[in-house]
Amino acid sequence: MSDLLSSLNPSQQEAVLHFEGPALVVAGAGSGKTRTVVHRIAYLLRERRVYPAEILAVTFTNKAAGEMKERLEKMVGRPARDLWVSTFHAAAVRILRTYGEYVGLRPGFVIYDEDDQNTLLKEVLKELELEAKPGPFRAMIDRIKNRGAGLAEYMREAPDFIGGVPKDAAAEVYRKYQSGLRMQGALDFNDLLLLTIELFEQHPEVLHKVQQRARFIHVDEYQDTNPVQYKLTRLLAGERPNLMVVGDPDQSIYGFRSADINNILDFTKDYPGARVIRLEENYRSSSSILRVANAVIEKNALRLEKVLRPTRPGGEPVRLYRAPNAREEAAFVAREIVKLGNFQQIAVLYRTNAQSRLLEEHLRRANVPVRLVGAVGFFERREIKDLLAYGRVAVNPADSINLRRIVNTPPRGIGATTVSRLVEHAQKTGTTVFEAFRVAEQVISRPQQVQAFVRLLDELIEAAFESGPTAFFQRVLEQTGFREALKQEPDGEDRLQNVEELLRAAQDWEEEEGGSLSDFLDSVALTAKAEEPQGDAPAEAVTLMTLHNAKGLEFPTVFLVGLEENLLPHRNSLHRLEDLEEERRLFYVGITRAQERLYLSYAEERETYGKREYTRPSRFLEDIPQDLLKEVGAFGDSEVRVLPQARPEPKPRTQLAEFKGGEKVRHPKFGSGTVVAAMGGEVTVMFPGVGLKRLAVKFAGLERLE
DNA sequence: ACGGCTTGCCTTTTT
DNA sequence: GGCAAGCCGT
Repeated sequence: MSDLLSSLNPSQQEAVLHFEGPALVVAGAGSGKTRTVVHRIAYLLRERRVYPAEILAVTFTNKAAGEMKERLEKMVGRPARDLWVSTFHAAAVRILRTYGEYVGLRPGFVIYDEDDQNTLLKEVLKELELEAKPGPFRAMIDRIKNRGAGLAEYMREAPDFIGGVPKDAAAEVYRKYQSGLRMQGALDFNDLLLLTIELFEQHPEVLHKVQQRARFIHVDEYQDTNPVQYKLTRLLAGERPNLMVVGDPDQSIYGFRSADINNILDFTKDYPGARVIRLEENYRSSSSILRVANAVIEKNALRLEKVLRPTRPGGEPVRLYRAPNAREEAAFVAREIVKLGNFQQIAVLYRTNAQSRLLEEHLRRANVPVRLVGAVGFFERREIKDLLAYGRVAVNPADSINLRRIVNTPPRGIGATTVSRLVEHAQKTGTTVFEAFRVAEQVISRPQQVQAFVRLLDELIEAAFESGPTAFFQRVLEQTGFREALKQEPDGEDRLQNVEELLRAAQDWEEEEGGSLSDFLDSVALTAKAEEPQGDAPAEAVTLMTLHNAKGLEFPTVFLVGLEENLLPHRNSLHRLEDLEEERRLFYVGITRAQERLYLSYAEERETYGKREYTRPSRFLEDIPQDLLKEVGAFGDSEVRVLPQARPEPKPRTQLAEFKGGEKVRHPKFGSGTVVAAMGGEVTVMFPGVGLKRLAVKFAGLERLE
């Protein structure tokens, strides 16, 4: 037993030794959270004689689940394989694949992704003769389902118009969307959880069975659970909850997905008698980095006090670089990275995916290998989606969304007119589109192509039963001329590469997990973009990703770029305090990813949609005491003066003395102007020929003129 | 039926 | 500035 505890601090030990009853582990960034949970599970197995098949651990991503399982296997060996470690959604799929029929699910149900949702919504909108885009309706549907509130409740508070359509009509869109899903034997992502709850509520005996499999429950990243996940947890935990939740309210960054930070803040009310354990010692970051992190997060008003204590020495100062524009910012990042080397130890983090382009460009130009996480999903590429659609239809021929996707891919002479005639027939006779295809000779005059297509599908349906995913996709490729057709297209070679990559991914999956085509499709649907196969990515590469994707990770060196108003905090989050504070948490998450070296940067000019915009530095930078930052020039710590591009060091800062209206000032970029107003750390200055500018005194580098 | 072109929209973040 | 959807011409 000592080896389970000896390497842990007293709070971590307390968590590991906790046995029955509810417990909340408030675990600050880098405080050894995963380690603690892993040790706790090992402790349950070894010392408390709990069976592995009685333990459930819910993680935020499949990747996190995989890593936890791996660590457990190292620690306790074989029994780890019987542990249930998964995300909420993967757990729900497993439950529904077993018991789904109790709530009217067909065994071959498919999971619709965002794309499929949009396609279905477009059909619904057309049917209702509404001229609108699917986007807002998908947002509405997700909102309704993430809260688990139901349509009626949502409608009570909904705005009068949704997506430019009166809300009564929007409600009809919702209903039609739902019945569309049901008719096709499809579920969207959120349905997975909702239907599991329905199953548990209507069939207590099923809940009871699952509870046997989950006598000890762990929920990681509890601060990011939404009301539906909260309810599911409650149901599973039951009357005598052996529930340990782990999280950090300061890292709650999924409010947009209806994650409710109150779930973690109210845990002790929801589960009376819960033990509260705080992990506040940080083992990850140098104390200079940690001081910056603490300074930032303590500015949040809606927050429980908590300070992360450093265990590591000071280290290098946190650097700040002000770039004249986004290009220069990217060039700076690339230059510094070349100087640093050790690419796999470096991450560049940003708020929006769009920011990755410039960075990637400059890094590649500097011959730095790049691993771009999560931007364009592998499984979202058109050719991959097409192939997967064959699988979905073979598993569930009622899926007409995917059927229509493949009907003429590759082109086989079945055009739009033909399809719409057959779809109409299906609607009239109340059958599936595939059934209409079967009786094509009754509907259209030249049914040969359609009939050939039906024969192909029948073969594939059979193949889906008999073979695993790899063999299935190979068969599709052989029988459809998919490869040949792809080669004709622009970037055909690249796309073909992707196809080969899919085959490889399927093969890997069969070796590791194993299972049917349907299982493989589930696993694809549940895999986040950020966890996808990286095929060509070299081992030694710099990681580029959004702040959201960086949660839970750590890197010796981190670049946090684009620290500008309207980007971080994002322009859509400026108006409500909750949103603004979530942005600040996002910044905090970014800072706390860094172990040894942290660079912050912003650009004074940036193109958005190809339009040039002047920016202001992020207000979050003002949260950091100046003595914790070291401002660096375009070439890093050592000033380079000879190169013509080298910008002169900014003028010695004007002390933070207040400016007054009427004073003349000079700005390095805008020239001289007159102060119009000054408030807080901001001044508004009129620059002749440029216009009114609002500037942060701290960063504007204003010089007072006499 | 299909390919090439224009247009319009986009960017918050994702299991 | 890019990308997908929709238009138009063949």
